[in-house]
Amino acid sequence: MSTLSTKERILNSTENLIAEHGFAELSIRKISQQAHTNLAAINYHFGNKQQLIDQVLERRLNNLFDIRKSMLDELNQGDVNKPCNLEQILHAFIAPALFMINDEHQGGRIFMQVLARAYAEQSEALHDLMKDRYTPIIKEFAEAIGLACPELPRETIFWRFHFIIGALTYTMGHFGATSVARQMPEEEYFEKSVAELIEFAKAALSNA
Amino acid sequence: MSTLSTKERILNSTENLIAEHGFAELSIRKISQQAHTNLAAINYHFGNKQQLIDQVLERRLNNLFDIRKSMLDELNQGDVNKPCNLEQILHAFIAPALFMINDEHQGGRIFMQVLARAYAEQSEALHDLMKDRYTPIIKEFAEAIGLACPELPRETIFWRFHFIIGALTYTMGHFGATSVARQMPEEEYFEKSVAELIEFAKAALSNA
DNA sequence: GTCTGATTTAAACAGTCGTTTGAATTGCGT
DNA sequence: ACGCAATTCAAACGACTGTTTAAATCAGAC
Repeated sequence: MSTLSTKERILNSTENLIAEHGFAELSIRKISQQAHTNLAAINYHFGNKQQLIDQVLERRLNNLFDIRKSMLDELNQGDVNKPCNLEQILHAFIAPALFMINDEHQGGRIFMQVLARAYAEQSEALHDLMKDRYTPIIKEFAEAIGLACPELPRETIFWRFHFIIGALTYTMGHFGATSVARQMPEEEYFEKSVAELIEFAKAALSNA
Repeated sequence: MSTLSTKERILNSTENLIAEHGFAELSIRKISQQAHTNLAAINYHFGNKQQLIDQVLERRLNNLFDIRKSMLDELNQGDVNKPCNLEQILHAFIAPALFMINDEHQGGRIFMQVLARAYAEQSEALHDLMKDRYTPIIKEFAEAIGLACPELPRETIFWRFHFIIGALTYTMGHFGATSVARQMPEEEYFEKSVAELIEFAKAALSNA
């Protein structure tokens, strides 16, 4: 029925079910059913339910932060002390989330809802991933923003970047439920969102 | 054990359990246990589990938006067409969320985590409440901001206000988990957060 | 073809879930 | 003090939960 491996089908089904019905209604029986496999296959491949959820988060987050990191590296051009253009830095942080959302084939759109829910649930696995793998990258972005906005105190940078991440997470998790009137194709709407978000972040970082 | 009514104890326990362990682990058995009452009391007082959750959200959200609305009305002084100070408008929207958080007695602190989770779960009850009761108030705030920021297009106002709500929701749901270094009393930290959030929102609305 | 390890499967395990039932208990107006 | 309604309670319902077991099936190496 599908060219994907059982493991991949399980990961995809889990992602789908979390995005559609949330963590509260997630059961490994529904997962195995949607993945066209057996109950025990989940425990065989992932150990238990929690480790499966962890891997769902890890798979896409690793990809997202890898892209962010490489885009930032490209801006830095080897010299992390050279100030970059603020808009480009924000683009490197915000746009990859859009790309994920817009890539129907990879199912990234669904994942951003999963991510928003995992954030809200304050998932322990997500917290660990954040601490060990992603916080360093976020710090790099904060440093770059600091160089691009020399007039803002370091502490202010951190606060506002934190708020920007909040706005991004919230927005990405609520695509399709925004109250902003929308009479355009979905793809166009995604790009509009990111453009507005970048303008918003730029403005928020341009005043003392 | 307590001077509160059974109904109130159930509401409070539900709020606590959602905030602590999320919707996924929420069961009416744990609720009734923590509320020192019987299983069936929940169905007796609230019909079923979902209606109980709905009332948990409604109780505090009504209160929150009532305060926001009355603070905005006070600023308008009867004339909704007179431009107000932007900072005061933002304060009227953001600060009540802080007051709730900081009011230990009312348990509002816990509720903001519940709210963040309900947002992420895209709760149907919350969506209905939003549409019918709260969106009009949010629109009033957007109008007031529009008058205070005549140089910004109407559409831009809506986008940025939406992002600000995202930053607020995200931040309120993650108190205690922020990466910003914090070596101050909790109450002071709350006020600091709101001050930074207002400054952030002001900056975001001050550039075209 | 045969052996071997990886994978899939059905079945059962012990719990927990939300909800319902009907009896026991309480509080209150009279 | 009685009676009625509101409330609380223990018990049971059937359905669903995550996990484990051991047998069945598969694939690839020799």
